[in-house]
Amino acid sequence: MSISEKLSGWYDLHHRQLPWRHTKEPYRIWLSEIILQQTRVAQGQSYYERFIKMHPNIASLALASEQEILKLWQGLGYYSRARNMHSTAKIIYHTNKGQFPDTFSELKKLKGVGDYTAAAIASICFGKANAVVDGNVYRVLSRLFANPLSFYSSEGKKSYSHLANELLDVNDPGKHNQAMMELGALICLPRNPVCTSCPLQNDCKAYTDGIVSDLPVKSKPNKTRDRFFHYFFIVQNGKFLIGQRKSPGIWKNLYEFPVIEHDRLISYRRLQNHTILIELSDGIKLRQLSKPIEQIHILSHQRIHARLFMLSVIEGELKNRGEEYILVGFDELKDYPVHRLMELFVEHILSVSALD
DNA sequence: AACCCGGGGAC
DNA sequence: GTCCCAGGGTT
Repeated sequence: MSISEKLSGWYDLHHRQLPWRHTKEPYRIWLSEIILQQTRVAQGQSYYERFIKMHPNIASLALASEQEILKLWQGLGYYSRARNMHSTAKIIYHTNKGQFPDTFSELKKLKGVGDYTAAAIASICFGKANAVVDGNVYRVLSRLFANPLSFYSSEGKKSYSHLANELLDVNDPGKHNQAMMELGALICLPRNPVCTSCPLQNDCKAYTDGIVSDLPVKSKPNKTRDRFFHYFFIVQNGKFLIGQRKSPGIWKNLYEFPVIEHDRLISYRRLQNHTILIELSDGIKLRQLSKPIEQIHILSHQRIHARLFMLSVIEGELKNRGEEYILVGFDELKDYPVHRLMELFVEHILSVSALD
């Protein structure tokens, strides 16, 4: 029996039942692939189901606002996925009559669709012979062939793509691709792989050589950067200001309290001269309600030291500030996409005010 | 080639 | 704390 045949037999017996496994609709497969980029199935599944319920087809997605899509994405991270997907949906809907392209090279032209996702859609939806290489497949191939190359080099990418396509079952590439990934997700685990249950144990060079735990070679850990965000909860009669984060970078297009970034954490008094705070207090007088809320927010590439100042308006009236900031209450916040740190802030504020 | 982009769960 | 997840875009 060939490796591909063993894999297929194992997949038939052991694969998980997942919502996107009951369809070959390009829209649904595309959505699932975008959600699952750098995201575990356990984390993404409920998002997928909610998304499909809200937008069952590409027309529905194309006609929605970006704000609504970001709200659906809230908490998943890597928000450019949602922005790119929405942009792509509009293009497909308006210029291609809602029809997905059906080849790898045409799929790759779509925003947010790279080598992996293009191969996944082409093979699963259209039966095209394009092998996928994701983190799972990389790990399986690296061990199966005792390949020491890192996927994070151009040579490595070529090597693993070549190996994956050599192994591909061209009669059912969609199933083969999913079986490779499933093997990586259930058996060929990063740590403590379950080699005794592996259908490819006898074919695995790393297993034979006793070097399974040495492969695949790890990528260099990325340096984390410390950042210092000073937020302002400026409240009057239950309403407060939020603004959309426009700058490229983290949390683009999500909403948050007015913020000043500095190279270190500083006090409210030291922020008085800052342009943003001068503008915010134009025509009104502010006073600190209580001690600021401190929160360290850990991301994979940044450590954000956040300080939330609690400010009440003691003179004048709090109003919208042009396009920059809008005045909302907690009940209206459900319409605005916010990042996890904002959610934590809001939880904290509500828990404190509930004590009053 | 190197860096940027989130959040969470397993260990 | 470290690792890594059905990766892609930008520089």
